[in-house]
Amino acid sequence: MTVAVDDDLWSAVGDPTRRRMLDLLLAAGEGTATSLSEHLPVTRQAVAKHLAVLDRVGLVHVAPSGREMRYRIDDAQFARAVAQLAAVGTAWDARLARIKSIAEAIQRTHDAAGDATGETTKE
Amino acid sequence: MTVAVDDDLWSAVGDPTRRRMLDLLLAAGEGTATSLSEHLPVTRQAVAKHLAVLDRVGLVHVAPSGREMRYRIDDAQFARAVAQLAAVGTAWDARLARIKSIAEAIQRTHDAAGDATGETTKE
DNA sequence: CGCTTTCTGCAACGTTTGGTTGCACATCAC
DNA sequence: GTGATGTGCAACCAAACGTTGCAGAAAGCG
Repeated sequence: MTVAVDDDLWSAVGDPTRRRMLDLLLAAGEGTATSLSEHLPVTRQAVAKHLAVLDRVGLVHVAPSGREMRYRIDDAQFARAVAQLAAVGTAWDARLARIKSIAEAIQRTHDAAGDATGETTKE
Repeated sequence: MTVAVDDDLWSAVGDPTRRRMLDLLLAAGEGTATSLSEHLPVTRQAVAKHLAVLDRVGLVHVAPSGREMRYRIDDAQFARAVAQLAAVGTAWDARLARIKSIAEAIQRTHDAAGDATGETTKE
């Protein structure tokens, strides 16, 4: 069974910069494009675009305050994203454990038989 | 503390197509670019490129068999990737819970809260 | 054997995405 | 008012994902 994952949520969280931004927002409670960019290796504009992406998938929401645009995490949607990470992780983990046990069973079966483990041919 | 994540591993898993490919490989045990592409909405070439990416980060390893190139999951590296997903999920979850409890504490503090200065008003 | 099929790899190309710079406009401080 | 700061928009660049087209190698069959 494939875990029903929201691809938009995933790709939003998949980007390293956006992940760091979420980290910062979680730590600081809120932030603007300018304030976040000071802690990131990218320009304010890049951060602004990422914030737009995060806003589009609902992971953050924005509140204008004077000339500033304050962004903060949307708890509910963020919790959903975390849940999806956990779901995929769990599913894969289970499947991996299953494969492992099967492999062991096979190995037990023909014991010292001719195993065809081609070593990873590094190029 | 920020969870030390391997960006290469993450972005490898971040792509929806690659995620589906890993699913397929887990289910079938092994596969070729051609066989995988039959279960995916992309061409064989695209799959081949993705396999190259997965191979580069060590999530799969390849074994030539005649004219075929058989790919299978690298259990150890895959387990590491799953662990990273879980780690980030856990860290975020914890931080989210903390924020929530703080928010509740604040709300308990000024209770009927007639505060208007720069506070983000929750609706 | 030779011919066809099938599977692979490489190259060229288009589109989307993450990133940059530059500029115009709005707001706060003086 | 003027100047500093914060924002948004547009043009542009590079890398990534995806495509088509083609050439070569191994298997199958007359």
